[in-house]
Amino acid sequence: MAAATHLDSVLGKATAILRAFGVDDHVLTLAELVRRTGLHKATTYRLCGELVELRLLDKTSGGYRLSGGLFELGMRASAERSLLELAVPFMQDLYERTHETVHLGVREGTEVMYISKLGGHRQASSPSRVGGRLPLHCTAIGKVLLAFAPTVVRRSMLSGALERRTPHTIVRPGQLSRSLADARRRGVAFEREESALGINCVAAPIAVAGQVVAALSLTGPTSRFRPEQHSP
Amino acid sequence: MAAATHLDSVLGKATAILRAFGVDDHVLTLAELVRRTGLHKATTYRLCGELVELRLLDKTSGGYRLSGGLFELGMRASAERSLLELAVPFMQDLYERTHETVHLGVREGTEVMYISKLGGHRQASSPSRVGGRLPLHCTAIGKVLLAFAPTVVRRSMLSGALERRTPHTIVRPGQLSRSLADARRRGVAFEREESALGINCVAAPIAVAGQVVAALSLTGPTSRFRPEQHSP
DNA sequence: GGGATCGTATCGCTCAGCGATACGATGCCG
DNA sequence: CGGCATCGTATCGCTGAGCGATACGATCCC
Repeated sequence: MAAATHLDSVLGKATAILRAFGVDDHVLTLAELVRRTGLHKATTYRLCGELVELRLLDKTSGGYRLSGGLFELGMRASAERSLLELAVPFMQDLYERTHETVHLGVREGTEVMYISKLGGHRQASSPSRVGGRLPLHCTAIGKVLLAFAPTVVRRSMLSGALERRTPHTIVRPGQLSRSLADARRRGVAFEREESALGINCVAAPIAVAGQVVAALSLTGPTSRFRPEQHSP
Repeated sequence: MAAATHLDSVLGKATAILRAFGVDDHVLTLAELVRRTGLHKATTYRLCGELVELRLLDKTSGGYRLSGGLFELGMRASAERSLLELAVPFMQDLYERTHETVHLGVREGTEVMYISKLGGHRQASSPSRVGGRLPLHCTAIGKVLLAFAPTVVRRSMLSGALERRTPHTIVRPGQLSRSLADARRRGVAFEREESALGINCVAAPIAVAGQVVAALSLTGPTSRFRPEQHSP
């Protein structure tokens, strides 16, 4: 989450506390929140107390956790909500046909943010998390979003350093550029162990009113998943 | 959302603004936010500006909407996240077998809060919304949660006025009490047009470590859905 | 036993936040 | 057309909400 760090206001400090919780965290102690935010202990303690009263945090015996009140607010974000309403039936269809993990994601700057993930009991161990992010260039869903993003976004990404996550990650701008051009031409993008070892993906864009607003992907383990068999 | 209204602090005011957005709202104007919160116009304007900077609100041409930053935070609420991880594969199974709408919900006081909803292209028109709430007594999922809730919760609900939502809503405490006892004995509860006309539901509890923590339900239109056919 | 760390609480200080106010733009109605 | 209502944006003097330095008891470890 790339929002500016405002530690000079109440709202900024409170937001820093809420954002100190990562996608895999459960409970954080007051001391850990202090370490992660850099706020003073007494300030953190006071704000946490108020956030608990406001049902944005829960206080448990082991520390604090993000509360259901925040889940409710998050589910009211209309852009994400509308996308889910539109996409979940299709995601369900896709899952039913393949029994592999289906993702819905949107572009946020230079990252894909996952809106939904439908896998079954035998999910491939993908690093994705609903509400989490991954760099655009190393996932199929990210690449298809990047392929159909405005030129300035692509140019910016291609001119910066591309993070390597596995030995297979595309980090050479020329190679990525060709891959994106291919994705644009075919309307589909692939990933072969570029974000994590052991998984392949195929992804396609979702357009609304002629604009690509999101993408769907299918992810499976390399042992049994052939992404080319799933493209149109 | 039954959190206390603290309008005497920055956090309280900002939370009031965020909570002014209902489950079906898209964009709200500054003036509408002022009306819904009762805050002063200049205060609302200032706080909205700051919430936008912090990516908790988005500013669009028509007004403000809850942002993706809030969606991300909401998805990090660990209790809800853990429940989703556990339940979504089973929800998918159920959807695949029935092609009717599947819900996951938890009890929040005297209401069910919906955590997830999986439906297809021909969903029955249920009033449920992810992140939304309905009274416990008039939905199958709510009744099963109430049936397995602590006695004090049941007693409290049965001693108050039960809201009527349709001509079929159970509003007589004696009738509801019998229905709940039945649900406890059978481990399943039904709804027949009690929350909305035209839909039937069947629901069952989800227990973790011997405690009922959530419930799953199946919802379909009265025209084609026989809830008894779907119970264990 | 001493030190480190934790969570909880207090209090004097001060500036962040407030709301009263102002202004230009827009829309509506007589 | 003019007056009024409403809207969104901005300013500024005032003050109390928020801050952080500090204190304390509890727990753990060496």
